[in-house]
Amino acid sequence: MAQSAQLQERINAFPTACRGAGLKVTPQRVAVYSMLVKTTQHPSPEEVYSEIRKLSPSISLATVYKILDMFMLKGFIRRVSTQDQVSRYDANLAPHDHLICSGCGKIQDIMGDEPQMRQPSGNQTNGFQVVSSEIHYHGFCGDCASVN
Amino acid sequence: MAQSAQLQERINAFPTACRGAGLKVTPQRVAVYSMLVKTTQHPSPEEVYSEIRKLSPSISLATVYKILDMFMLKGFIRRVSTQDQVSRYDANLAPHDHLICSGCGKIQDIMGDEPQMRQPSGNQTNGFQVVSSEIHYHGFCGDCASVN
DNA sequence: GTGGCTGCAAAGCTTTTGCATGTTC
DNA sequence: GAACATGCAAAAGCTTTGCAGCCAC
Repeated sequence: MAQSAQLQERINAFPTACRGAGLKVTPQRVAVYSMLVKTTQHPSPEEVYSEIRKLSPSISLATVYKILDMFMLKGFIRRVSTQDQVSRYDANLAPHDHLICSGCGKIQDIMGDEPQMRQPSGNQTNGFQVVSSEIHYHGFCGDCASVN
Repeated sequence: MAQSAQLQERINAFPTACRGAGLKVTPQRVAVYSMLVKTTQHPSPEEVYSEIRKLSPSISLATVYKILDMFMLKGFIRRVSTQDQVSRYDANLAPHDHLICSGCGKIQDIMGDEPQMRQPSGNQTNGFQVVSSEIHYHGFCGDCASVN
């Protein structure tokens, strides 16, 4: 599938991007980045940690936090807004929208029409300069809809 | 202004709504509800607490948390999604969109066109049933835009 | 009077910080 | 070899919980 080849390409480009940003390339950073690029979920630090621990049991949770912060600072990933108490991260930097399940809390990405085009309507913006936008759809995913 | 009369009406209706939901009406609950209805901000528990403390110094932070949870459960208020580490609450239950300032973190409400009408485009929804939606506009508010 | 609510204090999570050791370049 | 990253442990937030006393109904 073309999609996964594209992801692999981003992973291959990571060491160069990393050094370009003035960061050293370490196994821990490669592991965190690869995991975030590959998943369609929006994992929390704890989830990143336990996933990576399967392969590299010596990694520490504090390191995961430090790496995520650093990646945010360098613009490699971004934080997703959530209503619950944990941070969630996303390596998909293309503008896209979210389906948020009120049942299980899962967040699914969907591509928007032309999200760059959206502007707030009316004159209530008070000089606000829009840089980007995303739609949050709340509801129930396939699994949870069948239960409710 | 018609707007503030409408808010006052919601505050006046609160004791009845409260009892209707099987809750006792206490000064603390009235204070929390009034504060949330009146503000156009989206205060965190800590902010609710310190605001109410000015008038009723004996209220405790744990009580504020319990009241906010109970109000959520009863559908009087809702939690707003944020990227930072604190919960924020909103008593404005009408569908509306948000302007989120990347500079100062402030979240401003704006009314959408006809938000009920929005549906995710394409066929990537995988059986997801949309209940509601809101647009998050990211950018810089009037104050922060002039600095940047 | 009773059940539910409040306030206090303690505990539980998530996240951050400091520092010695280890790794990348 | 120097600068930076990691891992550990401790600390710092934010939030939840348990329980005795108090208040609304």
